[in-house]
Amino acid sequence: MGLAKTEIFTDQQNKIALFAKVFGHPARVSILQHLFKINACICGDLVNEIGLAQPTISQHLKELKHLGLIKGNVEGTSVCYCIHKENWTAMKTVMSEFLNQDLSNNQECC
Amino acid sequence: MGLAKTEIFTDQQNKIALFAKVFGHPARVSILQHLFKINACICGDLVNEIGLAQPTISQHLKELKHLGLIKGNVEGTSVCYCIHKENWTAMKTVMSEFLNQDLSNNQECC
DNA sequence: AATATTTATCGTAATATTGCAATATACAAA
DNA sequence: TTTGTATATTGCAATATTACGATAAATATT
Repeated sequence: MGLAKTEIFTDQQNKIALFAKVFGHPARVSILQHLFKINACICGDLVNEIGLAQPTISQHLKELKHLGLIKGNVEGTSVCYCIHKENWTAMKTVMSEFLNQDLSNNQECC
Repeated sequence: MGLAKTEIFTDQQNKIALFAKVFGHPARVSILQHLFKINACICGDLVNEIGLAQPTISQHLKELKHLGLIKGNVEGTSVCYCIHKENWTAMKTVMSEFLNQDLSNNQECC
């Protein structure tokens, strides 16, 4: 079906999956790493930096923006993007809770 | 195209994306949380616990196993699954490095 | 051996994702 | 106002993902 049955999962599980999904493409990982490194970035720079066409980058930026992980600011004809610090930190809390589940009680039976 | 251009990204970026992708579905998040909680789990229990059909769960388990995040052990007619501790820890290192990028120098210009 | 139980695989339908050419939009400069 | 520059949107083709019925495979039980 290609359609996840989100209604049978908790809000937390769906939230984790949504964040993870957006990190599930190397272009978006690359964009975010670049924004961290350069601090702020004009969209066009990303197109040059990453080897994908302009509409493709624009689409990936839209997804990152939609989840609130980045912000965009129009500067003349270009748009400056940067990490949304507050939302990034909130996302980290959710993901860390999932990734750092306690392994100490785990017997690794198999 | 539906096909990610992995060749233009670094191994690290592709690795992050692959891990994230597998967490990008709430069923797999749910399965992993259950394995952490119960420590080890018979496949059939997961089918009962999560509201998805047996072939669907089996498929999700296969993906998790393929990435090395879980192990499976045949016990008679059933199969016991559990977290692969070592690989989980290694995955955490990769993901943490990405998630915990330094925000302190970030001006949040936009 | 026949039957039951459990999990994996196959096949397939429905939907989602990725990438880009073409085009639209928005603003700046001449 | 026209031209140029930068980004967004649209439309579409190719591929991937999700879900599950049907069935196979593997082992236990009788």
